[in-house]
Amino acid sequence: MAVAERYAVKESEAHWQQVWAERDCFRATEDPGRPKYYVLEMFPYPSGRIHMGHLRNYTMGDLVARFRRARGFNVLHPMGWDAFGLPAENAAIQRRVHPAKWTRENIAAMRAQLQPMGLSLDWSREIATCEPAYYRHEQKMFLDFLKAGLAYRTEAWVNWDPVEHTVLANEQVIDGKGWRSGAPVERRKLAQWSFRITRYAEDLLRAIAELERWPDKVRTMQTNWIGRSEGAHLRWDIQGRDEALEVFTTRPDTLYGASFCAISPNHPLASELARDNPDLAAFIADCARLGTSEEAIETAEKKGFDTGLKAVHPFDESWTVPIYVANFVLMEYGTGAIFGCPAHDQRDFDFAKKYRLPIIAVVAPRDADVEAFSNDLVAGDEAFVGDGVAVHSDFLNGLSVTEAKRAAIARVESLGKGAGTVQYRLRDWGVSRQRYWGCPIPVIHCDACGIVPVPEDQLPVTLPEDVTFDAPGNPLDHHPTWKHVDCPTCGRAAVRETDTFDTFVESSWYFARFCAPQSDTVAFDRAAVDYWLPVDQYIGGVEHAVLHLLYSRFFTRALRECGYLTVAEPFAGLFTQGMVTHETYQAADGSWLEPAEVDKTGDGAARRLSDGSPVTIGRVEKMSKSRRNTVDPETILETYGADAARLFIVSDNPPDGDMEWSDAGLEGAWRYVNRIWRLVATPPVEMPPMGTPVPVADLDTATLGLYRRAHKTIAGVTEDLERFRFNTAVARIRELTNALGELKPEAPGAGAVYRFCVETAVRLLNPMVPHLSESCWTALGGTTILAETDWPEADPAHLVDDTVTLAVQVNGKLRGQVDLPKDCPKDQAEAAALALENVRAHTDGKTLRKVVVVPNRIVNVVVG
RNA sequence: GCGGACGUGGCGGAACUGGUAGACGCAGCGGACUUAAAAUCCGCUUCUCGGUGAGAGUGGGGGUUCGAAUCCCUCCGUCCGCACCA
Repeated sequence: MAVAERYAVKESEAHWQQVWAERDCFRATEDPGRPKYYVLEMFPYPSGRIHMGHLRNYTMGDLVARFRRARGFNVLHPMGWDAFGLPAENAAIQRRVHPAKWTRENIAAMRAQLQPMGLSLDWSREIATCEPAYYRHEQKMFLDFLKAGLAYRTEAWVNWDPVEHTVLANEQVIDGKGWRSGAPVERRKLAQWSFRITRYAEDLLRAIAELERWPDKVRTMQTNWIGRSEGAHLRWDIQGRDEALEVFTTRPDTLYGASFCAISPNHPLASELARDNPDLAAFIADCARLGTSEEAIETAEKKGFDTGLKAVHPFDESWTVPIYVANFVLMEYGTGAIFGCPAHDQRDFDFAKKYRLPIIAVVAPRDADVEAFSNDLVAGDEAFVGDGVAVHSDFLNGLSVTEAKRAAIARVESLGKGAGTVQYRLRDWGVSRQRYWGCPIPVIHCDACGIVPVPEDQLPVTLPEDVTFDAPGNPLDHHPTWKHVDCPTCGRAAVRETDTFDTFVESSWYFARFCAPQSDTVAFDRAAVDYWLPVDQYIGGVEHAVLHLLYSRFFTRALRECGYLTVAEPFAGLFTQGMVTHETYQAADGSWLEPAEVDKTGDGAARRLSDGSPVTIGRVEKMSKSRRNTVDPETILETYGADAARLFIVSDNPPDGDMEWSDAGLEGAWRYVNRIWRLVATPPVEMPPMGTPVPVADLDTATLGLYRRAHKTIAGVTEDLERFRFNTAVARIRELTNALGELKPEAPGAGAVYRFCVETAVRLLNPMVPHLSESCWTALGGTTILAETDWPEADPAHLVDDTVTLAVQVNGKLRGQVDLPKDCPKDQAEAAALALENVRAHTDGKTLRKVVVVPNRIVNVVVG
């Protein structure tokens, strides 16, 4: 069969996609006899169109999946849709289309857009989280969490948008205002459903150490987010009252430096006192208005209000300090109350200066003269927060900070005034949202029975289809009938919970559902989840470093506690890919231009295509609608095909860094795709049939070198792909194909070596450019298809050369090189180096001090 | 402020446990082929210098070493995360 000289991309890509589909190459089945490998990319939100970030993410995942499959693993590589969320409701409001219809149409459109990428996905496992077949299981999980005490309802402070009548996530509050309504957000206390993630705080933290195949960056972020600190709860009696003030501190060693206590404006004691004290009430209202935005915190002055109450020091009943209400004390952390030690905490220091409170130094720097140490040392502008020795502290004197902490806690405990404790920054996960397009929370509120879980045989609680979005607030709340039900317990009229789950709940377990998505009756087939989990390689954006990735780790533990599965950690390996960026363009009037509107081909400055007016080329930034610097993947795929795009994506730069999308870079990949094809279609030397052994013994030095180079390439590329070094893997393959230009066609065995090199390149390129490599493989005479063919093996005998080139230095400067037999004796290398003319020129007339020989590497001649 | 990552040609980036800095690609320059263009192929491409060679060079300065992009100290800069967390 004649091989076309030009590579027909469209036909090739369509053909192979059809072949893979017909042969069902990528369907995964559990097979305990083979090592499994679960590759997963973070599933997309069905916004309607795929973007470059998707293209990059799925290209990497597909590369890994195809590579592992060829390496003999039983690979699971599924795809689905994170289908609940606010954009669907916005579309309903703006375009009067039902969220379900909008979402399902978007899924269909995006599935069609993904198809030309040639991804090796098992589509039989596709899931969409907005379907009752999916979320019914989530409702069952919630009921199990309720029973296990992992879900509960409580009053919580939330961001409330008074115009939209809904809770907003922190991310949706911009400059203290609702992102859509522009109305100032109120802090409100509302009854909210929460998941008890804090139950696992210690375990989530401890296990981070074992996530060896996670980026350090993400591990650090999760560690900080959980925010463990050791300290003590202390009880300060309040003079004239029965109750005590409970405070949390990490510095019990500084108790003898206490000069005040402070409570949060939201502290119950503050509220109580405010009832009879209009000034305090005004102060608290003032604090509430300040908000919690970054700038507000940055610029806010430390302010306090003296309640007039006195707290009694735990170690000394005759010692009292004033109790303030202070704007910098958070109700959400610790007990909402602190004791202030101004000498050793900067914030307390500033506060004490402002309100003229005593500043008592109780920790002396190690190099200070303890006897002479006085308040002078902290009388400047800064508190002393370093390590040191306790002073002016009675029984603690002379102890280090660590020892003093321990001793102070022991004393506090023996006095019954508190206890050592561990405090976390992590809070429980509030999952209630006052929205329609989410999973209904399956409980019923009954006046007589309280909160009644929906009986399991009545699941799923499905969303009503007939909803309207013309009134602000939650459509479920406005629905005429949906929420009105009889109480399952007493039978009297009751109402459904109208809150729905945060969409992060769905994404907290989808990876497990992929293991066995077929069942209606159970969430997971136990054997299937136990076989596939954990995910061996998870790939996605770093923006989920804390939220999704922490929620999923919690959820997996909770599911384990409820008997759903066996593992605790969902993702054994994590890779966070960088963003896709692009140059930005601005017209003379400052408006942003799309790349397609700009002509950069002419010499000199860029011009606008429409009228030739000058264009300013701006910074390279993340692709975004506001900068208009986006490139549509669909156009790219239509013009160049999937393989060129995939090749560009993996070869341009390391996958964890940001990549700059450029036409020139894509063109370069496109040229290489065609070049590979030409290597196959128009070889410069006649190739023997596939399978003909390479006559190694007959090869001359240069041809043997080329043959060995192919083996080295196999070894190098394999190693690179294992370690996510896609860019250097491609570079190695390019080096091999570049070296083919040096082949002498008349040399013995040239045809066989050429064939071997080309076959090797084609097989190694398969994970990156699957269609092209299949076409090449067939054209080369291959009768298998590469998607089902094993990865090439490097012959260890050909990975090392008989001779090596050593660099020769004189006093550390390169002066030449010598070719020597591998592992030759040091004196031979030394002699060869000293014999070099250029070495002589630099050593003549000087004293030879020594010669350093690093075998097979370098000879350094030291003269003086 | 706290925590983390990083700084290499015009650009993206290579460089194993310290051992020939700049692989591979993009852009650029020159040549071949062509009536011409595109495509392709070949060559050059860190800077400086009278150039078959030498000097400088991996953000700046210092140090360890026969030898440093790599290790140590210090300064500068960029990016990211958290941010009144007691």
